[in-house]
Amino acid sequence: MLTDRQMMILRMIVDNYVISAEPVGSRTISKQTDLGLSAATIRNEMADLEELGYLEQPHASAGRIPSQMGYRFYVDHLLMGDTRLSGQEITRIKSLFTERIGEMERVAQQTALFLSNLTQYTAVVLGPQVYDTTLKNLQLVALNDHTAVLLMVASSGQVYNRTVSMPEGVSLREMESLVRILNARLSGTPMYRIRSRALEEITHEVARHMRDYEEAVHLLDQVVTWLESDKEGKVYLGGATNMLLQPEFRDVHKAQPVLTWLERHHDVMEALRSDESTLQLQVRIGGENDVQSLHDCSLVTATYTIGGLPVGVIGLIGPTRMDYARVIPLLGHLSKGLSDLLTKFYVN
Amino acid sequence: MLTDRQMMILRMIVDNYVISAEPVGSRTISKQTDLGLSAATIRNEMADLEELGYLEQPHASAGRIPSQMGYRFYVDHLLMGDTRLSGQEITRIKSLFTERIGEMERVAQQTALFLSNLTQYTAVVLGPQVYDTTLKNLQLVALNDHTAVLLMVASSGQVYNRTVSMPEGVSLREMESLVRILNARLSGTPMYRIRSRALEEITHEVARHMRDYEEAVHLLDQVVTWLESDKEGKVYLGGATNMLLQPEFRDVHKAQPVLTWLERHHDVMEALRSDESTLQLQVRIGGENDVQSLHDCSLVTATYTIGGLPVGVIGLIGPTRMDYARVIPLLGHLSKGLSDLLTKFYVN
DNA sequence: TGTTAGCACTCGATCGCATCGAGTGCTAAC
DNA sequence: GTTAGCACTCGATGCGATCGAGTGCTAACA
Repeated sequence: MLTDRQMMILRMIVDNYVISAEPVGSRTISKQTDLGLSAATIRNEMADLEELGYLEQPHASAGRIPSQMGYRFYVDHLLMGDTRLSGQEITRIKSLFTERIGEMERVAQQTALFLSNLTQYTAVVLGPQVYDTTLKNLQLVALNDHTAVLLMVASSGQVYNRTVSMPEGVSLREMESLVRILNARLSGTPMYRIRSRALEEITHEVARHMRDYEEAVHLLDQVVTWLESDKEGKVYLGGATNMLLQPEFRDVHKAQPVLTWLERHHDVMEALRSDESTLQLQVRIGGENDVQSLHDCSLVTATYTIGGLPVGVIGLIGPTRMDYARVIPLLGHLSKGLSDLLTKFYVN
Repeated sequence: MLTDRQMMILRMIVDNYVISAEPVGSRTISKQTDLGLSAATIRNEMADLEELGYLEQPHASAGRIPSQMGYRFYVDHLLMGDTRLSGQEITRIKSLFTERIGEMERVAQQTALFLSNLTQYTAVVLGPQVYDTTLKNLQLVALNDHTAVLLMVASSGQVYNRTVSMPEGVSLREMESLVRILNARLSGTPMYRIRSRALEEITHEVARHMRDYEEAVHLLDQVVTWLESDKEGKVYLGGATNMLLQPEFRDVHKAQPVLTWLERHHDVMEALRSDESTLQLQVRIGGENDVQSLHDCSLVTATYTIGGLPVGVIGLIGPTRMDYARVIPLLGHLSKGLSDLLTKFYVN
C-alpha cells in the first residue's frame, strides 16, 4: 500500500504531467509541495513509486511520467470528490439542456460539440437506442406512381424512413392496405418481435388483399425485415481534429490510426456500446481499451438513460495524459442533464 | 502560346509529380520521352516554362514542380479525353448504383466512402437539396400525452421530423386537426411559399378549431416556421484522414486547418453549394479556392441532378498535386450515375 | 532511521561542420 | 536548334561537441 506521502507525490506528478505533457522532475515537486521536502527526498520516493509500477521514466536522465497503473490509481483513489469544474461551467452545462428538444439528431451533435470545445479532446456521442422500444406507427406516403416513402415511428420518438419503389404488379392501393394492416396489427409490438408476429399472424390477411400471393408474401417479408433490421444508433463526433492538438499526436503516424478508427462509426459504436451498462461511468486507460488503435488513448464514457434505462453513451477520447479530474465530473453532469431532458420528454 | 513540345513536357512533369510528389528533374523527363531529347534540351524548355509561370523551383538545385497556373493549363488543355479509369473501375462505378435506393442517407454516405477509397483523397457529398420541392405530406404521431412527433415528407422524398411537446392548453385533438388543415391546404405548395400561404389563408380556419386563439396563431406560426426553415442538406465525408496520407500534409500543422475546416459542415456546405451550377464539373486549384484553409488543396466537384435540375454536389479534396486525370472522369461518371438513379426514382 | 547536500553521470536536444549528390545554368562545340 | 561538359547550388545526411535538466548514489546530518 502506498503511504500518504507517496499518494500525494503521485497525485502531483499526474497533475503536473497532465498540464505540461513533459516528464516531471523531483525539483518541480519539491518546490510545489508545502511540506518542505527536498528534491532528494522526492527522488527517493519517486524511485520507489517507479519500482511499484506507478511511474515510468522515458529515459535515464528524464523526470517521471505516470504509468497506466499510475493513472488508474489516480482515477480510482486520488480523485474522490475532486471536482475541478467552475461553478460557471456547471451552470453552462445545465443551460445546455433547458431548450426545446427538437430533433434528437441536433441534441446529440451539439452535445458532442460542446464537450469537445470545453475539453480540447474528441467527443463521441452515441445516439439513443432503445431496446424495448415498440412500433408506434407506420405511414406510407406516395411520391409518384412507382415510388413511395415508408415511415416508421418508434415509441422512443425515433423516426426511420425509407424510399421504396413499388414492385411490378403491386398497386399503390395494395401497398396502402398492407401498411394499414401492419399498423392495426403491429403497433405496440416490441421491435424485436415484429418479424415473428407478422409472419405468424398476418401473412394470410395480407395475401387476401393482394392479387399476387407470392408477391404479397415477398413484399411483407421485405417490409418486416426492414422494420426489425438493426436500426443502429448513430455516432456523433465532435472535435476529432482536437486529437492533433495533443503533443503526443503531433506525429501524423501516431494520430492517423486513431483518427481512422474514429471514422469507422460502426467500430466506434461497438466499442462504446460495450460500456453501456448500469455502471454510470467508465474510464479506460491506454491498454485497457480493447481496441488496438486506442492503446495510446484514454476513453471516458458515461451512460445516459431514459426513465432509468440506459439508452446511449457520451464519451471523450484523448491521450492517456487526460485531465481526468475535469473530464469525469463533466461527463457525469452532462449525462445527468441529458438523461433528465430525455426522460421528461419521452416518459409518461 | 506554348509549343507542342512544351506542352508535352509540362504534361510529363505534372504526371510525374502527381505520382512521386518530388520535384521532377530534366533527366527523368529526358529518359521517359521517346523523342530522343537530351536532358540539356529539356532543361532549356523547363527554364522557359518556369519563366512563363507554369513551373516552379522549390530551390535552386531542385527539379521543377507545376505551379498553380501549370496545373490549370494541364487541366484545361492537356487532359482532353484522357480517361485513366480502367474498364473495371467504370463497371464498378456503374454497379454502385444498380441497387435499391433505400435511404438517401446511405447512398450519400456510401458514395463518399467509395470515392475516398478509390482515390485516397477526401470525399465530400452534399445531400440533395431540392429548391422547388413541394410539401407532400404532414403527419402527427403522438408518443404520449404531452409529446408527439411531427413528420414532413417533401416531394423530393426527403423526410424531416421533429419532436414537439404539446403546449399547455392545447389538446392532442386540436393539434391533430391543425395538422389535418395544414395537409388539406398546403400539400403541393412549394416549400418557400408555405409561410405566406399559411398566414394568409389558414389562420382563421385554424383558430376556429381551437379554444385559445392566441395560442392557435402562435402554434401555427411555430409549425410553419419549422416547415419553411432552411432544411439544409447534410454533408457526408469519406476518408477525411486520407489527408494525412499525402506527403504534403505529413506535418500536422499543414493538415490541421484543412481537417478542422472539414469538421465545420456548415462551411463545407457553403463552399460546395457555390459550385452547384449548371457547370457540370468544377476544378479549383490551390489559391483558386475562396476558403483560406484550402489554399494548399484542390477541390474537384461535380453536380448531380434530379430530372436535369442540380440538387447536390459530390467532390474530392486533396493536395494541389492531385491526380486530375483520374479524378475528373471519376467524378463525371459518378455524378452521372447518381443523377440517373435519383431521376429514375423521383421523377414522374 | 529518515532527510539532505553534493557530485558524478546519463542522455536527449541543439548546433556547427563536413560531406554527398541530384539537379541546375551556362558555355562552347556540333 | 541541340548537346556535352562543367562549375555551382543547396537540401539532406551524418558526426561530434556542447549543454543542461534530471537522476542515482554516497556520505553527512538530525
